[in-house]
Amino acid sequence: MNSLEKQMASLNSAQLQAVTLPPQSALILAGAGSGKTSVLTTRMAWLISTGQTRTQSILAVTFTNKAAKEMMTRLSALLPMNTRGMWVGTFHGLCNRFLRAHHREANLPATFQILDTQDQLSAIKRLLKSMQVDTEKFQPKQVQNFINGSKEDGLRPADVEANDYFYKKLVEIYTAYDAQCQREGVVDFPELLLRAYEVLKANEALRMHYQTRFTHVLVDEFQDTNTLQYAWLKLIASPQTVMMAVGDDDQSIYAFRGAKVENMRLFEREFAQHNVIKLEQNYRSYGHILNAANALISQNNNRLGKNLWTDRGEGEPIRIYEATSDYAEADFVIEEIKAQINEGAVRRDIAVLYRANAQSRVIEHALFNAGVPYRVYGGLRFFERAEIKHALAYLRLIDNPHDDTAFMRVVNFPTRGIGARTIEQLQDTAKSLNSSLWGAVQHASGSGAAKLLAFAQMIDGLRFDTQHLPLPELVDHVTAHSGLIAHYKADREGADRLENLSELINAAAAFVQVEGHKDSTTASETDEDDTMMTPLAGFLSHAALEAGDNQAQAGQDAVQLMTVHAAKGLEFNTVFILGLEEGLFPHENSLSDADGVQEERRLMYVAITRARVRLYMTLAQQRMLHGQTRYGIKSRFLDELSDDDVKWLTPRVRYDAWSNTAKATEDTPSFGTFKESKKDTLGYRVGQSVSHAKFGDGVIVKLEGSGEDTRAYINFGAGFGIKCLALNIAKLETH
DNA sequence: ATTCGTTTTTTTTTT
DNA sequence: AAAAACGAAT
Repeated sequence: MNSLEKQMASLNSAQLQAVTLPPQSALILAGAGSGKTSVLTTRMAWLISTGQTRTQSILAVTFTNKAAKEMMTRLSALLPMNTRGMWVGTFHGLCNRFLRAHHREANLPATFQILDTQDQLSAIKRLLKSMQVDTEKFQPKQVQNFINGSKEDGLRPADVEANDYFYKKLVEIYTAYDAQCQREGVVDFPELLLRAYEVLKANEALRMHYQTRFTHVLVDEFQDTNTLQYAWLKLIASPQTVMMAVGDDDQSIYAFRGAKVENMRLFEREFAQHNVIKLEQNYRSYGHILNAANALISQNNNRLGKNLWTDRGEGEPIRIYEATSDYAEADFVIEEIKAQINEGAVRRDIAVLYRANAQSRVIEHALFNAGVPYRVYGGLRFFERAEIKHALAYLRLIDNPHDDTAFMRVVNFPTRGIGARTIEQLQDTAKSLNSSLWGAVQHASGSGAAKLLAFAQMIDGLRFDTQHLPLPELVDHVTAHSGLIAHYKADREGADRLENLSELINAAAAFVQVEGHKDSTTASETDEDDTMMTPLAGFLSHAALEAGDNQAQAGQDAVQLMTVHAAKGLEFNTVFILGLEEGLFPHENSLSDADGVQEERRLMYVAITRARVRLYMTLAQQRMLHGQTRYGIKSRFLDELSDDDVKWLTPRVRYDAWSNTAKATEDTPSFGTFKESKKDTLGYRVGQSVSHAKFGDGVIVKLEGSGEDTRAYINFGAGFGIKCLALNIAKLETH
């Protein structure tokens, strides 16, 4: 029995049905832990091994690079095959590949560069300045959201409805922004998709080519597709194409990026009429964990509906711990981790999840002090570090000197006497010539002209010197001769940055290895549309698209730290979910609308379902946030779990929203955190009715601290909920 | 032009 | 708390 046969024998009937589906489009509704990735990969292996299709005819789209890699690994384990010519990747990665191959049709330079979110924002700031737009009224971030949102809906400036002055102006900015990008030969994230879509739509020959080439299109995490991505999929699919969309509406957590869960219903109607398969058996988690997840998510409405079950037994209840502060929370987590490691747990099977990246610092600190190896995913990634972005900017200028964003980043870094004044003049010149900054250098006037020319010559020199160098040496040469190395050497706090720069050379070497390997296998295949990218251009788009996911201490067995978003698709034996406080999880920015809270709930659902065996949830009464101490109250999500599935490790304080008292039920031994004693609370008492200028009438449900430091939790009813106010500051009226 | 110190603003999640 | 923006001094 080969490995594919073995794999197929281990599937349950629903899974097997999905894998061996006849050539018709289908929607697979796959709950968390139901073996979704297995189904997808086994399906591909089965299609190939039964001779129903060739590797080149498969298009598989995932959402993260991690998932794409995982898919390839599993696939090659199932089936000894060459993965060349197979299109597996993220939407952005595939569209990049497509645009590189057809840059002429897309009206882009062969060396077009990709703007990441930061770059895009600075490009927008630059544009707003040159258009003399009031940035108070039109905030760069807001403009960015508008542009990206429009693109994600597939709308060009001409397609956006603008009825009032504000929107008309936004559309005007959008138009100018697109023109600026086009002139500079750069492309932002949503533009990758939109451009690819438009090329495909306008060019029938090309469309026919891809439609006949791809007989099978498989999409993972379909609930996270946005309007444009769905439209792109529809364009690449002919009526004969067999589409398989796999998704879970309960795990849709990317609405902020334009994702439309509705796409699942649309897909069902437009492709998979009655061809829907539900995968409802969960192989990952024990009963209590799954019950908790089910109970939580049942609070949402408009679900497609499914019933996830397991036959693994109850397992351990979810442990909930209320710490006095974020530091105490971290200490608790570290103690538990150490205990588990002592019991023989493997570090990489333990994950610490949090809502926002900023939360990682306290935990990192504690882990570091405890000497526990850990690895942080996300946060400030390798390719997002300032020194790396500087180095990349030099590399981008070598590839395409008209890239104004890169130009601006390094024209005066390290400082070479080109100040704000000179740049302003250069920008004016560029505007009047309708050229890039680079193009305007030749015509620069004023005192800084000579310095600008010297800078341009240096870039030209770098390009000339490195034209025949292999990529790693090229990177080495550029970091050394641009003055970056010298600059950080002179800085006594630049050691880390120097290290990162040499790490960049390693990354380039690693990139060449991987890509070079691909090239040598591709050579035999006559795949006419394979990409023609210079190694440098390839490396740069790699840097923009993958943001250095696995740069850090790879390979070492370490505790895993990441946001809940980053944890999607992963699973661990032990999971800690931190910061279960109102305002943090659910996050305050999403509390204003009901959809936002539902998305937060789905996020919590994703977090819970990551755990196989043991799950902890923690909260802190007091937390440093944005530079000041905040007093949080327990997350509503904790109330949505059944008491049968949880075990409080700390005394539990119940806030009954509509009564006047907070009841402390001591069903577990006290840890001494709730020492209640008679103390001075500025004359306030629990249960007292008060009134606040902004929040209206409320009732004190809990008092903390004493004297000047007395803080009160006050329930202001449905409108504002429970707030924590410092009584010596808050202006309250008593009645 | 650059540096250094002060003030203000901004804080979610990501390809 | 940290970054960015601003302003004054060098």
